[in-house]
Amino acid sequence: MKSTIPESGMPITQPDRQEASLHGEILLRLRDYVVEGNIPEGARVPERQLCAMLGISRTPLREALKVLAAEGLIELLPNRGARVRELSERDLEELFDVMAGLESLAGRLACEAITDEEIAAIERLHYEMYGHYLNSDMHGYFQVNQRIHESIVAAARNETLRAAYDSFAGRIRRVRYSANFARKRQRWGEAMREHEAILDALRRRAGSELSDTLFQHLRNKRTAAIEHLAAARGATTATVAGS
Amino acid sequence: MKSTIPESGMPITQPDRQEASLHGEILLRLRDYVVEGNIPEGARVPERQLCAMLGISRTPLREALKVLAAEGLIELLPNRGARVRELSERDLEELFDVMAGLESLAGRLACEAITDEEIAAIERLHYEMYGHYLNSDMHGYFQVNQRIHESIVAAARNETLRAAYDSFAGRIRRVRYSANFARKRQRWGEAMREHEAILDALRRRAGSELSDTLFQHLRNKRTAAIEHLAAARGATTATVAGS
DNA sequence: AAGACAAAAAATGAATGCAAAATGAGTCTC
DNA sequence: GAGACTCATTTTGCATTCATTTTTTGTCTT
Repeated sequence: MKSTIPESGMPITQPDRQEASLHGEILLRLRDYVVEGNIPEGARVPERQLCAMLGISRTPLREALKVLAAEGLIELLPNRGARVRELSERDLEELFDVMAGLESLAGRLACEAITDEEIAAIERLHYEMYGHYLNSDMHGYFQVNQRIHESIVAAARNETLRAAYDSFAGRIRRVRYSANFARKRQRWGEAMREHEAILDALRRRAGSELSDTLFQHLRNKRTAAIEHLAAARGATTATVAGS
Repeated sequence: MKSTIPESGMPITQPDRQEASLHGEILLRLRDYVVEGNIPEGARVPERQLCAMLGISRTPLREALKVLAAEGLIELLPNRGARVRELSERDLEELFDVMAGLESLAGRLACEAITDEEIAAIERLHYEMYGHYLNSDMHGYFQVNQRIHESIVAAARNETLRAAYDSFAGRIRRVRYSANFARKRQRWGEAMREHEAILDALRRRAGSELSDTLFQHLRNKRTAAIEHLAAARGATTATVAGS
């Protein structure tokens, strides 16, 4: 049994992370594999090839593919196999808006339950992020920024919300990998100010206000991201067309 | 190699949702079957029995079960089969809050794109609902109420949001079937007033305000629903315990 | 008689097999 | 020479089969 698993493309990460069953393990690995952008957009992914790569039979793989399709990461064309779902500009706009709505909700709920310690932790993250901003450390800034938003979602004390948030985040993350969201200096400064407003509303536990501020903040992010991505795609398209 | 990209613009994914394939058909039927509450909470659902009922083999059924599990309708215990997911009081609170967040978002987005005709249609629904309210027609009221909220979600012009909304609505609907949400007269009147406020904000395209009003409206709904359900469950538990 | 152990029965998880549809190549026609 | 048609190959969808795990049942011991 164990010896039937050959050296596949991806190493067996952990015996049981949470899903002891094979299809669960496959699901986690495949999801990561797709989210990390290892398969080009719209590319056809033959089942056999994935089976060989993962060292399993088609049954659990197909089960995992069905789930990923339900999650919106891939799409299954009848009798034509699985493709990585292409995200149009409109899809991205929609996804960003939903994410904004979820975070806006998270902020509102967080105000009802967040502790002073949690707020203090977020404040520390905020100052850490400010340091990265001053140093023009985009990567560090981005990471801490992510942690702040995750902290807010965590403070909402709503596992259902967190799961949905993670799911949508995964759908966007795949794009983030391809197009690195280099941010304009000006927008960066605005973002910092917005973060201060967020922190302020959070301190006062002003749920409605925080909800609003968070939504606007993410809306601005959306605009910047979409613009950047459109430019990147335009360039890519031009290159392809020119070749 | 040259034309490996057939229709990269937009594959044929809309026309046939998933009814063509067997597993898609099974998925739709099973989802309805579970959502409508045909299987008691926490009940074990033998695969064989379902296969016999649906007249198929286990393979497509298991694929559908995996998807339903991912949607949160059922849970799959390793080596112990599928069970209809039991929703704790906390789960319901979380679900209601997420629904409130999504509708709140829908209202905000709707203000950006809704047409006068759509608003007029919602106003008509509102007055129709008011009639049901005056006639104490709970069922009619409930249905029209649902249509109003769906109209707002539709007006948001965000398919991703709509899909998420439908998914979460399905998870709650199963409970709605078991426990009929008889509403207290007083709360009913409050709900009508809230609806008027919603309509008012919508007319003025006041996004932030509508977002806030919708959230509060659904929060109040949540409280009423949870209380009612807790009472119903308490009664059921008592009956079971007494028998 | 009650509890524990063991074997049989059933159910689940995964692999394999088979039919139908799609893809691709080769040939034929115009 | 280009396009269309036909047939072989590949791939997908589903059913069936095989191997574990769980559950049940029956017996034995205390």
